[in-house]
Parts: sequence; C-alpha cells; structure tokens
Amino acid sequence: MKAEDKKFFEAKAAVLKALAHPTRLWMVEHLESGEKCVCEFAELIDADFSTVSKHLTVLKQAGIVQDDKRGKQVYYSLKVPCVLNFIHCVEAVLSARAKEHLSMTGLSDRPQNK
Amino acid sequence: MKAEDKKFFEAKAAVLKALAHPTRLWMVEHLESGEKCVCEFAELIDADFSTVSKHLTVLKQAGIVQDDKRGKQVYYSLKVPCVLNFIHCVEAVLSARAKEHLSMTGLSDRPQNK
DNA sequence: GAAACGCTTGGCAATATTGCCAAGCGAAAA
DNA sequence: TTTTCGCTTGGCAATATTGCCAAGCGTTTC
Repeated sequence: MKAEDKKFFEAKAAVLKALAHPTRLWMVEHLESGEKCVCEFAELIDADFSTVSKHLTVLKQAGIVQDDKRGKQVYYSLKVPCVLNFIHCVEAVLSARAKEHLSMTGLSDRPQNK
Repeated sequence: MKAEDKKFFEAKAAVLKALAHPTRLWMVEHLESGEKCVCEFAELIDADFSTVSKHLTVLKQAGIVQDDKRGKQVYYSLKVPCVLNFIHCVEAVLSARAKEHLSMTGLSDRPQNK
C-alpha cells in the first residue's frame, strides 16, 4: 500500500470511527429531522452534559455535523446527509446476520436443499 | 432512549466499528474485486500474519465478510456489498471537509459573496 | 508417518477511547 | 456589574483496541 493511499484510508477510517459509537450514531439519526441544540440531546439521553458535548465535538471534527451558535444555544445539524443512507446498509448487515443466526439455531423456516 | 433501541444502536455501532480501521477498510474495498485469501492480504500490507487474520475475524464477526476454507487456503469475500456504496459517502465527507479547509486557509478559488 | 503450509488463537504491553467531575468561558438576563 | 445559562475543556481512572511474538491446529505434500 502506498503511503498516500495509507493516509486516505486513515482519513476514511477516522470518519467511520466517529460514527462507530451508539450515542453518536443515535445523535446523527436524530439530526435527520433537523438541527438540535446540545440541551435537547442531553435531555433525551441519560448522560452528563460534558459527555454529550464531547460526542458532538467528535462528530464535528469528523466533518459529519456542523454547529451554529445562536444566542445562548449551540445548534448542531447534519452536514453530509448521505450518512443516513449508509446507516441503512448497516441495518442490512444486521438483518443478514440475524437471518443466518436463526437458521443456525434451527428456528427458521428456511427451505431445505432437499 | 428505550432499552430496545439502545441495543439496536449498539449493534449498528458495532458494525461501523468493525469498518473503522484503516486496514480493515482497505481489506473491504479490496474485496470489491472478488474473494481473496489471507495470504494475499498479508502480502499486500506490511503486517504480521496474525494481525491480518485478526482483522478478518473482526469483519467476519460483524457480518461484513464471510470465509470459505478450500484446500490449504481460507478465502474471504464480501457478504454485504452495500458497504462499498457507503464508503463513497465517507469520501464525500472528506471532500466536503477538504474544500472547507482550503477556504479557511485562503488557498481556494471559492466565489466570494460579493 | 513427518514435515511444510496456511491460518488462527493466546498472551501481553502499548495505545486509544470513554464518561464522569470540576472548572472555565462567553452571551444574555437581572 | 453580577449572576445565570448553555456549553466546552481539563483531568483522570476505567475500559477497549491494536499488533507483535509464540504456540497451536487442520490440510496437504513429501
């Protein structure tokens, strides 16, 4: 792998890493319906204010969300909406896995090859 | 957030986490052109055989790839090809970020709002 | 059978991530 | 100006990830 390519893969992995956390993923999906302030997130999940803020910072650094300070509040919004599409793909991975797991445990009604 | 939802987000985050590593991302993209054996990966990147094997195990556990042992070799292939689409979205995040960075450093030829 | 091959697993030290508490900080309200 | 509000940052301990070496294990070749 060339050094240049390596950098590219590191950059892409960093974006994915930002999304690879339950809370952050939840935040991103939540932003589908429009911008939210930090306090809204803090209210909805049971976590310290600082924790929420740090998660949002991670998403911001990754370039996934953007912030906008208006008055007392800071509003976060999705910067690259296509991330939502690909979360659907992740769900496809999960359902493929679930189906397989069912067939392994013999709980499925899978068709037998004779 | 409901406990059931929480589980769901944890599961999705786990899939993303599996992809969130430069080497594993590289492997997944490399599998676009068809199945590869462990030795091919080990040869292409400069890493221990065991390291390669462990990365592939992570991808397998996540349900992203599948393995097939034939003769001496184990062949890995993509199980859910849609992951490739969403890597393109990650690249969109990167290019959005790059563009912005250019404009911040004044190196761009961005159109000025007057 | 013995040796070689291709790969996986155990173990472990180095490193990174996470989430809480406490402290800081700018804008707005008093 | 002082206080409050909304949020960010520093610090830190608990936890997870990473990648190497060494050892194990099933096939195939000799």
